[in-house]
Amino acid sequence: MENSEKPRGGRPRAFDPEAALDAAMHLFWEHGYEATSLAMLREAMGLTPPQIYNAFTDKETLFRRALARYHDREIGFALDALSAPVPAGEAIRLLLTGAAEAYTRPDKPGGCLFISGALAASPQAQGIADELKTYRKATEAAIAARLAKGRDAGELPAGLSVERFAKYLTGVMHGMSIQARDGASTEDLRALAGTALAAWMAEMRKAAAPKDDADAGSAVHN
Amino acid sequence: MENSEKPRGGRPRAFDPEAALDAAMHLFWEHGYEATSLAMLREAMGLTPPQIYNAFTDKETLFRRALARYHDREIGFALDALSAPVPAGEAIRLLLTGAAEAYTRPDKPGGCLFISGALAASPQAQGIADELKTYRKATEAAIAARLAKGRDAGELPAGLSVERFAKYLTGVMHGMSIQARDGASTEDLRALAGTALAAWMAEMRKAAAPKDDADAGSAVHN
DNA sequence: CAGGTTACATATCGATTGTTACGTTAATCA
DNA sequence: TGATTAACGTAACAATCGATATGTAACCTG
Repeated sequence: MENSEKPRGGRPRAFDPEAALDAAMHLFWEHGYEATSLAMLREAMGLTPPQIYNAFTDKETLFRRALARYHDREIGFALDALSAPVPAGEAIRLLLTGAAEAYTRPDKPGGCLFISGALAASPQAQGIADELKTYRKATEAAIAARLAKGRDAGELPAGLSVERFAKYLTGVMHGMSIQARDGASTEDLRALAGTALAAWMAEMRKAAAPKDDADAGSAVHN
Repeated sequence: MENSEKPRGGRPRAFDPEAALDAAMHLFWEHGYEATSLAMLREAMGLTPPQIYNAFTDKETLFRRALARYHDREIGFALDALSAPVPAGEAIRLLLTGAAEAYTRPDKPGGCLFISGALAASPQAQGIADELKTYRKATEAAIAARLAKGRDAGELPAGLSVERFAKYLTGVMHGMSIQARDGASTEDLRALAGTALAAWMAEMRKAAAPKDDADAGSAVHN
């Protein structure tokens, strides 16, 4: 792909595009796509409007660039966890504990940009909302793929419903993101992840002993 | 409190305020607070700006009224579940399965207004974001209270960390809300709730046998 | 040094945001 | 019936939104 090559001469940039993009990313992360105005971006990036538009085309493109940067620089823990050379259960544990840390980093907005960026949007910004949904679905698919791999490797029960558990684990991560926004600490989220993992193992045992599966409540009634 | 009494004469309203509020609530539910413009509200409510402002003061007040209405008319399942004359475990099961249905009702926006309404907001709308957070925290507190009641009644282990499990269960509900926004079906969410409940029970057993508690991963390693 | 190219700074664009005067119409109260 | 009260419809308000037109300054190539 293209990178940071300048095709030919001309006046050089008076600012660092990566630093500016970083500032924009944090602002979008904090306030979401639509609620972040150009005036706010202008001040945070320390640039004039023409500088922003010359370097990033328009607000939507700037946001998409910020999403890509966020994916590359802020949530590497996810792919690292899912591709780590460890058993599937350990990979999931790394994923959730990694999220607990990533969602509560000091000097960073709480939660995940893919969720805070635009959960709800105006009609003209629904393309942005859809892109964020695509990122979230990609995470879910990556988890499902890792579970399937673990199942095929014999680490997980053969009859495991990967889609179902991927949806559960993704949902837990989404919940952690919102709890982080609401002020939960890293330890809070780690405890939440621990409980979620206990669930996963409990259902694992249940799937190993093939009874009825999609039942939600017959075993509670304490 | 005040209700629908008209203090004195004057020209009567030409529209039904409750129906108008209902239309506004659904619009806010779908697009969130800031992304819902007055033009959209005007069309959905079938009113002119002065009609809206005369009846609801301003956009912020209208949104707060919509929140109250949402609380009263759309998520009664939560208080019903938590106040039902059943054991604590069954109450939690009712809560999660109720959420699975409420977040995926046909002809309603997906998920929960308290989450979609304003997860991220501009600086001038942070009062709104805080109010939504207050609603979410109230849910968490209500769950914690129900767990504490169950613990005191001997239905749950004596050493139970109610705050921790309330945070977990609230987080699961938040995750369900986002999964609903991303297109999950009622059955998807019910399965998610079932897995979450299994976790809850697994940790319950763990708490009953007092070992180390706040550990997230020592038992995985499958 | 001349020509070409690119980014700079200043100022402002049209559109849309939430909100409100203003004069009229329809009800109740004396 | 006349006075009072409140909601009506029309039109427009100031402020902010995202985005640009314009002329100048700074670099590379020849």
